[in-house]
Amino acid sequence: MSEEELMIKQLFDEEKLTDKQKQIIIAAIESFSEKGYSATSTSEIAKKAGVAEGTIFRHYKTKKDLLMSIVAPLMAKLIGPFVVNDFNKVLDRKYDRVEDFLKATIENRREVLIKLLPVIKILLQEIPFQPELRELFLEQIAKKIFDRVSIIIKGYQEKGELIEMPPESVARLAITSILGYLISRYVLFPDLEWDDELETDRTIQFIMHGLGKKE
Amino acid sequence: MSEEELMIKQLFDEEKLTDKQKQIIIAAIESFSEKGYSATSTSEIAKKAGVAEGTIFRHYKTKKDLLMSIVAPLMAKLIGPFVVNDFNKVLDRKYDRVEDFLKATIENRREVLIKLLPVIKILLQEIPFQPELRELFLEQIAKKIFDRVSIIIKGYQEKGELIEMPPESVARLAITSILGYLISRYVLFPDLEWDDELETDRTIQFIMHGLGKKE
Amino acid sequence: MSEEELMIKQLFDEEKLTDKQKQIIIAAIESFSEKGYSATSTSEIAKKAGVAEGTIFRHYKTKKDLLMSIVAPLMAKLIGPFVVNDFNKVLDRKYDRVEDFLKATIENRREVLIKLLPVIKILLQEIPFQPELRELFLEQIAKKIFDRVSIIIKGYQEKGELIEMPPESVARLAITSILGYLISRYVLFPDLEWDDELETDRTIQFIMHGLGKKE
Amino acid sequence: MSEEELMIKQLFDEEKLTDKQKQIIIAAIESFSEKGYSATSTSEIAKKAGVAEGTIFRHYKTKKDLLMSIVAPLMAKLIGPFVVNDFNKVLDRKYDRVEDFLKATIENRREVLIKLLPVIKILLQEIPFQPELRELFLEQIAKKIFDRVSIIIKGYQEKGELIEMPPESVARLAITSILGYLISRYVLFPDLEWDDELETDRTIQFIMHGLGKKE
DNA sequence: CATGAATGAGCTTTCATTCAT
DNA sequence: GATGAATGAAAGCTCATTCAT
Repeated sequence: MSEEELMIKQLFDEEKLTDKQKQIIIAAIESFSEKGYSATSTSEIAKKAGVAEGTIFRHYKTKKDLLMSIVAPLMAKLIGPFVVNDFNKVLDRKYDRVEDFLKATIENRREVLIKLLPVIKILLQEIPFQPELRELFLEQIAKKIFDRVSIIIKGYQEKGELIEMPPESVARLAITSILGYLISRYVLFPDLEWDDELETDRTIQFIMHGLGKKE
Repeated sequence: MSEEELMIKQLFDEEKLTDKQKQIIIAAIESFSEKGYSATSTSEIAKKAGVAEGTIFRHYKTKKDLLMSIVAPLMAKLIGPFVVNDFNKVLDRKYDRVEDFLKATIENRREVLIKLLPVIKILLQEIPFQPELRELFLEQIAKKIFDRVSIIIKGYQEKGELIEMPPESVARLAITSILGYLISRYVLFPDLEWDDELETDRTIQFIMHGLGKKE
Repeated sequence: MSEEELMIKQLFDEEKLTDKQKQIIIAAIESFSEKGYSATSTSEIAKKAGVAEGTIFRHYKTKKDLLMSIVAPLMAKLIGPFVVNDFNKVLDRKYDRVEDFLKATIENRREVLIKLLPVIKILLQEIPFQPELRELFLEQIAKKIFDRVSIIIKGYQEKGELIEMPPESVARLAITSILGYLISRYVLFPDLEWDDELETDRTIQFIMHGLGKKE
Repeated sequence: MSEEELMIKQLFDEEKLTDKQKQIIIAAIESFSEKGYSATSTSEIAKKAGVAEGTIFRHYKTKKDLLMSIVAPLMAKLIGPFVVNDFNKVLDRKYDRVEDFLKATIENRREVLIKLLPVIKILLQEIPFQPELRELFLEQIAKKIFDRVSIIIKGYQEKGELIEMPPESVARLAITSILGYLISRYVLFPDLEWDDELETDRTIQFIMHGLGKKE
């Protein structure tokens, strides 16, 4: 329970949720991420949450509403680090080298990501099917992160630290590499043994220097 | 119709499908990839396919059966290129440089991938929720491809063309980069304008040399 | 608001209603008469009345209770004119001619009827389905009115003003004609243009002389 | 069963209904007319009809659909007599006197009306709440009947058989008198003892000559 | 008094599946 | 082989009502 309580706190810290609401959210996250949104029934959520089915609909008008209220705060969390002054340090040249910036970013976010993993899974799963979610994600999240990252990329490019390539391509390549690592690590093969620090380093190294042999 | 006919041919070439079966498959692929497996009803498929509801169940015992019969041949197709002698050319040192190999592979497969994209989408969506699918994928596909790719990687490593790093890490990084590109290109932002050849080159360049500035 | 306030006053003058109660009553009348008793939810009434759902049930034990408490006073109002000494004037031969009596009655009651129309609509709608209501209506209202009217009819018959026919038949014919007029006027075709005085006269003329051409 | 079978035949003679459909219709008519449309549940109808609940929705997309498919043919039946050549006899002066026409009409239709009474009850009950029904009724039925009746009225007025009064008023008065009789007889007080022929005559007499004493 | 969260039975509707034709 | 009517379980959701605050 403390695990989930933490997740709830991470996601809904500012909002005031009743106990029942928390239980519903936790149960919904668990079921959605295990079986998918469509394949999860509200009665199942109710049972798992230990509340009456009607209670769910008192708090969330529809099942989709419940999905949204789970996934929307996640998006806020996801842009969070890119908009708050955490990132200003980067812009303030705190991190001279891209490597250090990348490592700090990944390390800094790893814990949050792990905790929010089930919700992230839900988000990724449902984006293709929920147009509202998709739009929200593209316009509110992807665009904002992208803009921020582009600025940073341009900064490093000007410093001669990064290859000359349109920032959007650079961003795409870097972001998908990181996500590819995280998805492999935590979604696809969580059961394998991973040396997290080593793999993080390898991913960063890859992003910076590619796979070509340095002679 | 010719589009879908092609897809069907791609996937089920060896098997003999009646017209009705083809229509069912096409309708199912369309609906599954648009709304997801769970959110698609068999009656909807029947209507779209122009057959009676019962007809679906004559050919496919259950709805899941239908899913499997769509997605299983895809897997065969996906390993195909890695197991048939196409690849032996690589091993036969036909492609001296990794770049050429990567480019040839992507180009060679791009058309097939595009055509099979809806089915791939279905596969990716359902893998987390269908244990049978997951197992099938991991053991039959991922493992086989991985083994093959590892051999190739080792070959290039021995030639001094690739960095010294465990082949599994190399494979992960390369594959996620390519998939990241394809997913960005065809799933997430299909509506953006893409210079496909250029972006392919950039992806390959990235895989080979990373993002670090060459001095 | 003053419209509804008036209706409330008309119906519940003697009783003491809190503000909340009034709002509930008004909201209930509006919804019941618009969508029917069964098709109206208590939560809807609560929302329209601007009170909490629980508040309704503090004042009215059940939903049916609410219906009854709306419709019962209406019945009292409906017999009212026939039992109080208003009517004695008729018996006291104040109105020599039936026509005058009918006209006075209709005119006298028209305003009240219009104001209470929504409640009357509810009563008429629910009588077939609520046995208690039906019984209440038949025994308390219909019978009493009928008795009173019969006396009056007999009076006029003795005076030779009315045809010789069992009073119950006379009553039925007269009452349905008047109700038919009022229902046509206010329920079925309220949007048509009506010359109220003229149609009232025609209705009375019809009751008295029928449709046959006088030669 | 034969009673209901007859009703079904009366209403749906031209259409082809399966046995299950008939059972559903019969059960729905029974329940709707007893408890009202809103207060009747589809599960109740299913149980009474001896079919699965799903079966209802295979034939009728929604509950309202079921209502409509019951009530729409009734309307056709109701205009029927006024548009078919039954009525031409009247226009052909077959009935010299209005009385005879009225009597023939009532007698002629009484049986049908009695048989269709439950459906008529449903129609009357739901017209105020179902805008589609209301519109259908007003435009398709009321208007058509009214037009027909107006012609007939004018005919008799020209013959000097009827009072000079706008045909719409004449129609209203006559129709509400007849309906008032039928509703009193069959809906409000079906349990009283009625001498049907006598009351029919009285109603007609009333329509023709009113309640005023002939001297 | 008033509230509104909570309930669980019941609502309309959809579902995957069966089977007689 | 193909149909589509029939099923009944289960879906999402609403309901009247209760009760701790």
